Amino acid sequence: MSCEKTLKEKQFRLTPQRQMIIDILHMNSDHLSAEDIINYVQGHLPSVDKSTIYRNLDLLLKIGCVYKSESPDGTIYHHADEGHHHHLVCSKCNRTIDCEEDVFSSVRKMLKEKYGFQLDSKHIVLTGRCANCKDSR
Amino acid sequence: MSCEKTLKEKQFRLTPQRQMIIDILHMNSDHLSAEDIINYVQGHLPSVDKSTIYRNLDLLLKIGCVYKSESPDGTIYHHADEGHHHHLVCSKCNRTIDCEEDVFSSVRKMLKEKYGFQLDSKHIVLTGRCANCKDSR
DNA sequence: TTTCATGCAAATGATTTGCATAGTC
DNA sequence: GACTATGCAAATCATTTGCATGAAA
Repeated sequence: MSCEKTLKEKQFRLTPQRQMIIDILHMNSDHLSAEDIINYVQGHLPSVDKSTIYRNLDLLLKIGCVYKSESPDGTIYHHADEGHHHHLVCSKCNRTIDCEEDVFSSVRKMLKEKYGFQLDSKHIVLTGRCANCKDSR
Repeated sequence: MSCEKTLKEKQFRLTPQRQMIIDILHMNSDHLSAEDIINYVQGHLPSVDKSTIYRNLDLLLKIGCVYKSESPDGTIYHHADEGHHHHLVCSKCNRTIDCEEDVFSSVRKMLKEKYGFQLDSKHIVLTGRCANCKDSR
């Protein structure tokens, strides 16, 4: 369901600032830092304050339109409606590799059976060493 | 290899503050926040400053004695010599569940084959919904 | 003795909050 | 018109840095 609809349903107003935030989250399928979002929104509506953006990201998070996660480079946000964004982050060079869903099917099943834990369907981040950094200290 | 030995080898001094940090990292197999470590160290050596602890955690990180990772509650540290500390974090209630290594064997293999990516052996954090929160929004 | 490590205080950077005003429904 | 959302400025929180002093090797 669209963010716009969800906002209305929950009695929140669809302001231009909110629209702008939703737009960039939609446009950019990759991860966005708060700073990225601030830059984009201020590029279109220069007078928008950071605090408004943080407040709205929190709101969108609360109503489930947005996901947020921690990467080695800080907090990142992405739209909840999009497909999966699984990532492999290299702890040496910080490179981020996109990763397909299929590798997770067995963990998914085992986690559910063993711990009753339902693994995130949209966004998994794993750390380790990429092919280039495999052997270096 | 022990942290103490590694420090000496790399020409760093083994100060009481460093010893204290190493001690608590050893004692506590679970994850520790910077704050936890500060509290412990200051409980024994009250005059130790936060900055000293941050500086030393960075040092121990650099020489590979300590691992650091991001959880929804902030940055956490743990000793590098200990066994694995895999965790399942519930994105609803923030509960953390310890998780065994065995569930990862197939992802580990597939990530290596498909992406040349070597998954962390000691510390994996996955997010999702715990059994209690499974169905709630 | 020489150099590294520490404590202190101040700086930083990201995020949060209080409050009066402006904008949406 | 009522009530929410915003901009602004100041507060907060964790972490970092500069610098003079103190303590390991």
